[in-house]
This record gives sequence, C-alpha cells and structure tokens, in this order.
Amino acid sequence: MMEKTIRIKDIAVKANVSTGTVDRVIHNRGNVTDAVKERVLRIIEELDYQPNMMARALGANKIHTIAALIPDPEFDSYWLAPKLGIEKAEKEVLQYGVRVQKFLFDPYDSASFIEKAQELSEINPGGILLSPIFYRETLPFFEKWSSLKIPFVLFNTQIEEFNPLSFIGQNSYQSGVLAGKLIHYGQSMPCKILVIHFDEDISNAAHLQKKEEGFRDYFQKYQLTEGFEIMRTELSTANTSVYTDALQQIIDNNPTLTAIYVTTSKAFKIAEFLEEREINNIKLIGYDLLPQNKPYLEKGLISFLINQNPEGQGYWGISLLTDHLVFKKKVATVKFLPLDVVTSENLEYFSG
Amino acid sequence: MMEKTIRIKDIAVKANVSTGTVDRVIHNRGNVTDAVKERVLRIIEELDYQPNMMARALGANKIHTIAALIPDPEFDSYWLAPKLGIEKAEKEVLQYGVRVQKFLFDPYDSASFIEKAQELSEINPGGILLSPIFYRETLPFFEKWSSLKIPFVLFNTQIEEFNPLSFIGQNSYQSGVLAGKLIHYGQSMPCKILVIHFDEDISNAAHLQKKEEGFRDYFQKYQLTEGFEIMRTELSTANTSVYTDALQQIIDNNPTLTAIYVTTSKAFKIAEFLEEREINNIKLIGYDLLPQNKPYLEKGLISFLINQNPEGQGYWGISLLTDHLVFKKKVATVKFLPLDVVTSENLEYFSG
DNA sequence: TTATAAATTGTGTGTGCCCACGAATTGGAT
DNA sequence: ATCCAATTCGTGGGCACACACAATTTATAA
Repeated sequence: MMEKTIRIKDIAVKANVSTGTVDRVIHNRGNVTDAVKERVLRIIEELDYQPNMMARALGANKIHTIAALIPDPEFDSYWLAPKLGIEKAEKEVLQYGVRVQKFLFDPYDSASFIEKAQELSEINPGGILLSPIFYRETLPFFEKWSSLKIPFVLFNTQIEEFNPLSFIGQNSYQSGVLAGKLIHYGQSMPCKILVIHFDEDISNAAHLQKKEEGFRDYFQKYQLTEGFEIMRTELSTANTSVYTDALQQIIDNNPTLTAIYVTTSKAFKIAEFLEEREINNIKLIGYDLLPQNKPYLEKGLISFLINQNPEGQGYWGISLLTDHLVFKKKVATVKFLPLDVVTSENLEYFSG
Repeated sequence: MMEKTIRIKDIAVKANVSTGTVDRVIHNRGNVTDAVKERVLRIIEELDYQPNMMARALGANKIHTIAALIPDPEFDSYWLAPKLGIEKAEKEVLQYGVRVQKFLFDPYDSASFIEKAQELSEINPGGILLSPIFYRETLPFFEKWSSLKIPFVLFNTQIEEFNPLSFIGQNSYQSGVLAGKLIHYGQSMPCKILVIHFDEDISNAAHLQKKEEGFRDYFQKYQLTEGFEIMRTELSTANTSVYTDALQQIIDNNPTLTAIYVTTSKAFKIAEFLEEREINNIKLIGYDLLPQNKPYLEKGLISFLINQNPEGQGYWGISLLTDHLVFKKKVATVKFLPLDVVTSENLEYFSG
C-alpha cells in the first residue's frame, strides 16, 4: 500500500555513494569507476527506479528550442491545421521550458524550402519538426542534422532514410485500401471509378502513389476488377477551366462513372464541379476536414472524408519532441495516426 | 524572446508581501486581509501568472487516491477495455502521487453495485470514476458524494443530475444517427432493417434508447421511411436457443431484411448466427472492438463497428481526475469522444 | 617519498511551489 | 496604557532532481 517512491538519494545510500555519482551514471556523464557504475546500475534495476519527471524538468531548468519547418498556410490552407496543432502544443510545453520557432515556406517553391531550412539550421535548435514534402531537397539537410545530432521528427510525409527520431502520420497505402472499401461498400457493380491526384508533383510525392496502390489493391484482393474499372488522372487547380474541361470530358466519355476518389484534400473542388452541373449520381471520397470540404460533407456531396488529422500531427510532433528533449523518454519511431472515417454524422467530433 | 517566467516570488515582491501570503490567496486558504488579497489578485492578473505545474505537484507531495467503480469484466468482457485504460493511466499518474483503487461489481446485479459503492465510500477517496449503469441505484450515492464534496466523473453512461465533475463518453443519440447513415449508404431501397438491443434492461438504460432514437431520426430526416422499414427487438444472450429461434423467425417472416443494427457490443452473437446459417445478404453494424467482434469484422460479416473507445474512456477518466486533483486545472464538464467508424481496413489503428 | 596532475567522488545551491509553524500586527476589553 | 486573544503575515524546510564546483582519492612522474 504505502510503497514510498524511491529517489536518487535512496539509490545513493544503498550503493554507498553520493547522489552526485548516481546522477552521473544515470546521465552517462562519465567520470565514474566501472565498478561503481555497475553497482549503481544494478541497484537502479533492482529497485526499479523511476525518475520523477516533475523534479527532473524542474531541476533541469533549461530552455529547449524546437524549430518547426512547415508550409505556409497562405499558399495552401491544408497547412493551417498542422500549424494550429503546433501552436496548441506550444502553449502546453511552454511551462516545460520549450520554445517553438516556426519557419514557413512556400509549398510550391522548393527554393523557399531550402532557404528556410538553411535559416533554421543557423539557430541550432534542440529539435526539428518538419514535413519533408520535397524529397530530393530534404535529404542533404537530414545528413547535416544527423551529423549535428539534432533530432528531427517527420510528419505528414514519411522518409525512412537517415532514420528520423520519429514519423507521425498515416499509413498512406492503408488509407487507400480503406477508400477502396468505402467506395465498394456504397456501389453496385458494374461501374467505373476515377482516382484524382490534385496539384502535386506525383514523382516527388510518394504518398499519393501509395494511396492509389492501396486503393487498387483492395479491388484486386477481392477480385472485383471485373465489375469495377479504375481510371486515374492528375489535375491542377491552377487553371479552373482547364481541369473542369478535363473532368467534363471524362464524365461524358464514361457514363457509368459513379465514384471518385481524390487522393488529396482538394475534394471540394470536385464537389463544387458536381454541384454546379447538378450531377448527383457520383459518390465522392477524399481527405481532410478543410473548411472548404465541410459544407460539401454536410450536404452529402462528399460521402466520406478520411481524416489525416493534420492538427493532431502537428500537436503530437511537438509533444513527442518535448518528451524526448525534456523528459528524455524513449519515443516510438513511428506513430501512425488512426484512419478516421468522417461523414456528415460524426463530423463535429473531429473538427475541434 | 527571453520572457522570464514569473514566479510566486515575483508577485510577492511586486505586492509587498511574502510568498506565503501569495500562496494563501492563490489557494483561497483565507487569513488574508481583503485589501491585500485584492492587490495580489490584481497583480496576478496583470502579470498573467501561470503556476508551474511541475513545481506545484512536486511541492504538494500529497497522495491522492482515486476510486474506480466499474463492472467486473469477468461478467461482461466489454468492461475489460475500460479497466485496461484505467490501468494504463494508473501507471502514468503514479509519479504524481495518485493511487487508483478499483472496485468491481457484477453488472447484472444491482445489489453488488450498491455493496461496492458502499465499500468505496468508506475509504473516502479524493475522487471517483464510475460507470453508473444502474440509474436508480446510483442517485443516492451521488447525493452522498456531493455532500462530502468528493468529485466524481462518469463515463460510458451519462447522468446529468447532481452535476458530476465531468462526463466522458459518446453522444449516444448521434451514434445512432451515424449508424443510420452507414446502413443507408450501403443499402438500396426498399428493405427492412432490424434494431437489436442485447442483454440490457432497456428501461434502466437510457443510452440504448437514445441510440435507437437517433437511428430512426436519420431515416426520418431524409424522408426515407417509405423505403426503409425499421423493426426492433430485445434479446438476451442468456439462452442461446431462445434468441436464435427468435432471430430465425424474424428472418423467415421478413425476406427483405438486409441490415441489422446492434446497439450494444454484442454484434458478434449475430455474426455467429449468420455465419452458421450461411446468410450473407444481411449487413451488420454494431459497437466496439471486442476480441469476439474482431474476427467477424475482418471477415466482413460485420460491416462496421462504431468504436466507443472504452479503453480511452477509462484512461481519460483517470487523467481528468488527476488534472483536477493534482494540477487543479479546470476540466471540461463533458468530454465527448469521437464516433470512430471502424471497419476491416482501419481496424488495426483502433485496437491498441 | 613527494609533488603534481588526473580521475573520481561529494557537497551545496538552485528550480518553483507547498505548508507547518512561528512572528508580528490588530482589536477589544480592562 | 496594558494585556490577551484573534487575526494576519513571514520564514524555513521539504519535494526530487540537475549541475557547478569543491574535496578527495588515485595514478604518474620526479
């Protein structure tokens, strides 16, 4: 019942050393005889010592700075959510002596990314949170940060090289599989399905390819390829008339097209299109609760959105780095956020 | 940049009092002249003082005990999850000086509930987490705890009287609405739908009624009642042959029955039934990722499960009470957990 | 064996807050 | 004015840990 917590001092007494020495072995500060070190280590094990995080954080009294390198929401409103998540976490970790500094770049301009990444490196942060949407351009920085021993956490987009401290995001492939299921569940054969990639340089955006792969594999797995024909296209929102014309043409040529899967958060563009033309026999599935998507979800023009929880990604990123830096906890190398299925009827519980 | 954190001491200096006095006004310990109290309060406001939680918890050095009053999973495995959640939180809050004591009662025996609630009251805990599945029997205890000023948190089942510190759980009504959508999305008219309440005393279990209400309202709202006929039944798992016979009869009498909505976590019982009889034209929707449900979800016999996140409910309950007791944070009076739609393809992200 | 340097260990102070106890102030009655 | 009690306020030790610095021990060279 009254199991008193064991302190660093208890270990010291039991090992016949001072608390300073125990502290040294706990933090691997060296300058401890091997014999003593081992003895202390054994006793720590024996007593199952659990450091008191509160006292640790209090005593350390250090200021850690975390740099967040993310796209500027001004260019693509998708990135507003991660930014909000980061800012939410920022407030919480303030009292642990963590300061967050944000570096916003233009997601359509790799030079801007490089510039900001450079800037960031110069303040020599204790940790970095970033969304590496430019694969090629990111790698050199990984190398640099690795050699500087600055831990970095990835979110949104996974890159396994130069093992980051952690990745936070979704399993893109599996989200594609889920999209397949959702479309299949609501369709009757035979029909055609269109996969749309919006506004991305596909060759440099592996996660979109993974989504499509997972999507196709779903139909493959259940041998549905006879009844469901899957088409694909890449569109750019830059010029409205260009992509609407393209869409119209596809629809005209494929009267049995009854479902569209948008692999990005831009489903609202399609919903707009369908609404204008009063097309209501096509079901639509996309990603993320952007403010632009919500009204269409509510109206039923978008059947489901798979929530990538971008706000959560930002939030967890900062939390995770804080755990690592302040509390020295060991953190999971991958944190896959759940694949939330959002529809009009449960929308409100995901948009706060 | 270098905004130094303001401490209790800073306030003291600025108010020309000692830290002890500041402490007194912060904690309302009294014995402070009104003039001084006001002065200190004003300065706290002015400086936007944020107490350092770490130091607070450290200094308090108090042991808080939380009592958890939940059904024994031995009688109904649904309750294993909340118990695990509680135990998970228990480990985390141990270092904040919080001890959790569990009181398990038989969910099919209200006398057992009363007995355990009595037992619990005797240890005079600092906070209580409970699932008040027996409405009538719970009320007197609420009264008692209220007068003893012991904060209690409800989960799973909401009871608004005697305002609890907080409620954690789902919006039952809305989960019914969601179930309606999921079934509607996968069905074509006309057809019959069966709502099954399992193993509960309906009159004493308001949340099941709310679920059905929401479910029916979905079809009402979209004027679908012509095409979809909704039936209902209450079954008990106590005697297998009784409920299987009943089911069989319903199915025989309603050849257009193509969907079943189970309002409890016992969907697997129906799945078993359907599998045995090789009925595969009936879609099934239920609740919760019980180990018994999972295989049927994977096989597709259950289309969707709405996850009530019972583990999370237990976890959050303890966390919330800890925030209240240890950190003296003000906590939300209602924490609605999201209505997670779980299917075979995203199952793994919800079952850990 | 000393003197000296290097490696190892111990001590003390600081972190921000809580709280018990004791000191100072106030008020009222004499 | 004096005394006592009640009220109000200040002080100091403690919480568990980090870390700089001092003290001690050990190794090395003269």
